Amino acid sequence: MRHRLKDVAERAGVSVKTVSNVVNGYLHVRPDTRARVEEAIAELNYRPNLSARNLRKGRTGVIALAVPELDIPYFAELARHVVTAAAERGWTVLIDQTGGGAERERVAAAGIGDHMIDGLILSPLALTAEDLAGLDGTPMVLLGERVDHGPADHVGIDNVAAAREITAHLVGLGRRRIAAVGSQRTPEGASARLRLAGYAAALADAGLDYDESLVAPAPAWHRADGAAAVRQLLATGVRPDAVFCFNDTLALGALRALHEAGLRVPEDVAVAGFDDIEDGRFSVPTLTTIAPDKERIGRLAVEMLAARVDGDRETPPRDLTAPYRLAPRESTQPG
Amino acid sequence: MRHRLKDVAERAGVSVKTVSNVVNGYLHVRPDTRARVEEAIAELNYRPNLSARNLRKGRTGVIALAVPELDIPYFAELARHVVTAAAERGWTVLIDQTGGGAERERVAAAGIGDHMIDGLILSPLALTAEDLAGLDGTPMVLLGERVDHGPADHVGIDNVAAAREITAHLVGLGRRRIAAVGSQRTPEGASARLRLAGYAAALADAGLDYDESLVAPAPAWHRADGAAAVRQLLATGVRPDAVFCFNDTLALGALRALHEAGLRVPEDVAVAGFDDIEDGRFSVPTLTTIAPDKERIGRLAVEMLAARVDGDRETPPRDLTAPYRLAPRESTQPG
DNA sequence: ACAGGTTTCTACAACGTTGTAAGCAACGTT
DNA sequence: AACGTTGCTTACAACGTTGTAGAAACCTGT
Repeated sequence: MRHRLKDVAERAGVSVKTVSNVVNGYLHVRPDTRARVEEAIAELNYRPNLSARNLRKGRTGVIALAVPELDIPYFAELARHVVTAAAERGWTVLIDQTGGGAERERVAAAGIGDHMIDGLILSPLALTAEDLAGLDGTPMVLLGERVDHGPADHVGIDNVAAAREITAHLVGLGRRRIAAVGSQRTPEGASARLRLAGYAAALADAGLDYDESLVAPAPAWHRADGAAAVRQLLATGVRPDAVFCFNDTLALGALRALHEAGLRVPEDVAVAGFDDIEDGRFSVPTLTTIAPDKERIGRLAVEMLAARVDGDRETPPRDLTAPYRLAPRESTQPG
Repeated sequence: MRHRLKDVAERAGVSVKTVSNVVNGYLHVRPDTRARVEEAIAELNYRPNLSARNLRKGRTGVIALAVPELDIPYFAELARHVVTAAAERGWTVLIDQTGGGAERERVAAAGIGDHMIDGLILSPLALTAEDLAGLDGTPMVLLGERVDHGPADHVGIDNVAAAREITAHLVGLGRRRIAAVGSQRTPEGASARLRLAGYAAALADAGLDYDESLVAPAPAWHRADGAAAVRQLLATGVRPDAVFCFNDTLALGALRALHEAGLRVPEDVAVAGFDDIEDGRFSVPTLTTIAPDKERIGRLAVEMLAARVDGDRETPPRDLTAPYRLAPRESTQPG
């Protein structure tokens, strides 16, 4: 029992277009006509058919957010902020999981073309500038690492500076054998490269040697990878007095592995992460980390996208940097 | 530069409908015609306009999943499974955050009527049967606690049995002063009531008294609430030898508070949770919990919804129960 | 060569909405 | 009284797709 404009129109004794005008808040409708129409709408419980409206208007009011994995807390928290910011504009957010693979990311970026979506906020791991080049000019904002010279807007934080700052924090506590966990050599590892660069810079600042054996790779950045990387480090006889993990889930895994090895955090080994996920504020010990302003990132992304959707195809791609702050907690400073 | 069926048709020298037939995999198309059309599609990079298709077909290929909060790990993990199961059917999932409020939940359930969505999977906290009654028969599946005698399909687990089993596990370890954390008196607290009932039943089974002072309420089920509840318990002089938290995030908060109080887990206090979120497998100590089969829950929900979307409005509402298992870990058994 | 079927393709009319252009009042101005 | 203005309303034609019905071409077996 679904009703159309036509049904409302018949009931109110006006034309279809007049009902449409009422629904869309058109000004020049006589008050009594408007009242009659609104009454009919209420009686029939009329709701517009969005597919038809979209077809006519060429807009859907839906944007997509494509992230590698939803159950990585960082992305879940980010998604929350994007959804909130989008809701303020009356937009609905369609969430897409790419799994971080280039193929699924391409699909997400291409899906943009099927008119279901007004724009896309994409957090790419594997996508390259070439992949993006082929897209017709549908609005897109990239999050995280910048795809070099990509044709799209971008929001991120200064990974090198942040990694340098948190490593310096460890140095400042007197730590000298600082391990880095999470390096990646794959093309997907853009964040890893930047954070490693910041780590190396901080060591250089402090006059410490960069020791290859202290750098542990991690294929992915889950808790299990962090735990495995630290176990591996310890098994090779390395005895770090601090560990900088390239994200918080790695760090939580590292805490676990250190605990299993009987090492105390932070007394024997200080641990630092990156992302400031909620888990790190309640872990034992709580986790020192870099806290990017996720709320700001989400909001900026939505705003830039909105500008493009509203017709601005002229301005060259913008590259915004969101603030972050160092959050020192128990894992580096005895409580 | 977006193309339509008509453009492809002109380029391939066939009718619009033939192109449509090729796009939709209609069988009776001559191989050479098909080839010409496909070539034209590729050359123009044609992609169908979903709004138009939806308008014509009355289907959108989109279902909504409405959960209280995305950054509660349980819901994020569940969302992942729903998205995966839906993708296998070629469906896209639109994720909605209700915040657990009745109002937003009503909006999510009503939004179903605007034709943007073929069906809804809703995880309600506050919604009542009356709220649902008013909906025109658009397919809906409810997750979590059953809205009593609701008019919709439902998937959940046997909360009472699971709570009873994990409490019995604590009893079996010789614990006698077992606290319960997470009780709620609000109408939203359906899960809380069931889990409390299971807890009480297990105590009765073991001949233990139900002691009101060992039951700690928690307004929400976040880490902070779990920590606060345990601090409160301890502050009133209660000294439990075990704590059953009604979900894992509460339990992780409880671990934190016990740690701050200098109590060892599990030696001094055993801790059990509910949900089996990933965090609990890497916390220190790892968390004993009830592990609902989330993958199954997501899949069943999608399947039931699919049956309704495919036209089955006859079968009375079904109520499926997904399996769970007890996962004993370090927080109750010294590793 | 022909009836009867099957395959392949096409023209047309929807789906429900909104933009456009235009009609019809009622009004104030000359 | 004739004229433009303004306010309100309407008919019609799109938007891009697919279902229906049917035409044209192609087979088969007699």
